[in-house]
Amino acid sequence: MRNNRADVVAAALRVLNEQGLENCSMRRVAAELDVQPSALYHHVPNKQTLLALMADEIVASIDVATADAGATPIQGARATCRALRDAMLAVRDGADVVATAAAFRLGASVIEERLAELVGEDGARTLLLYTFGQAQSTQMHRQAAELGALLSPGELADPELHDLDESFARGVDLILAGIETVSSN
Amino acid sequence: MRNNRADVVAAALRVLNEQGLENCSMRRVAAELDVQPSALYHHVPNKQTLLALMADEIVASIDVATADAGATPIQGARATCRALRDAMLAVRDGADVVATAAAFRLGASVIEERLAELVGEDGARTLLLYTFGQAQSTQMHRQAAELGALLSPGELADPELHDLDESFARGVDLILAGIETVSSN
DNA sequence: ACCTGAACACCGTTCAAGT
DNA sequence: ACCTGAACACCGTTCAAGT
Repeated sequence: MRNNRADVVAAALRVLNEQGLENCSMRRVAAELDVQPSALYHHVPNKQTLLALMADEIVASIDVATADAGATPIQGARATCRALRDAMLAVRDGADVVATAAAFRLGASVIEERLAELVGEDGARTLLLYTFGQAQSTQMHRQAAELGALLSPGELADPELHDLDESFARGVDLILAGIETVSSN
Repeated sequence: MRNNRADVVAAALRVLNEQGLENCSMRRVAAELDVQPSALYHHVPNKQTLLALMADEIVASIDVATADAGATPIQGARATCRALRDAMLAVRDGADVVATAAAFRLGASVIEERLAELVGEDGARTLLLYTFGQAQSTQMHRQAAELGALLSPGELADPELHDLDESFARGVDLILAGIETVSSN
């Protein structure tokens, strides 16, 4: 019944997904494992590190081969951004978790390197920062919509929500168009 | 000696600037005003609202005429993004505060409307989300650099720090190039 | 190595009561 | 209208002690 680091990260992701980031406390993660809060510090030095490990886990679900999809580098970059966004949106408050942890070591992630190979460093950073921000914004709107649905259950779903996916696609295409223009000088 | 809402927001911004977002608690803001924590709730319904008011204050420092600077809409948009970033970077953790509050009501801010007039809705959103993310990333690197400077005072300043300003300029130009390309179809 | 139990120094928020 | 005082239900983290 004794736990290791992977157990702690997995439990933390469960709590995150069920209760959201603001309720994802060390104490609740400990409770999820039926353990005292202090026991967590045997596996992880602090909460910040635990969040970074959770972010790694969320991003790790992305297939590395995604970047090679499509004939052109531009198509590969587009697919990578979409996969990154999907991975973050797949878990509650995932965008916040990944963005905070990733911004910390921007320039050091595998996915940024992959993107940089396709569209250059500037393009990669621009795409990444936009993707993080757009995903955070999407998730915020979704949870606001859920709250609204709870308050007035008769209402139809916010039509803007479908738009956010398309808005993301257009934003990425805008940046990719800029990358093509600038690199063909 | 009695306070009003503006006093509370001003005190909160002082605490933010001196102690950072993670130490900007309702209790410390109250202490800054020599008042009990519960007194704040006479001026503000909760912390989230206070943070939104702080964000408004930070953004309000931007001159609205900035958007009209330069001959072309593209130049106006570039100037607006730079002004927004400068405003956020001017106060400690300002980017986090503004980004969180602004993402909440993206589509409702004056500055987004202004940008939308210049480069269209998609362009405005893309520029804004990128600007938020880049500013957050810049501020994160800066405080990491400060921490590093504290730990090893002999070191020179991180050379990457100067690059962040130029990296931002290149990112914005990339997006603007994309906007020009797409809109001239 | 992994965990318990107890403690320390904090949080945001509510509410009756004062002036 | 604005504030105090006290309370409630929480936090992250440390540390001696157990097995």
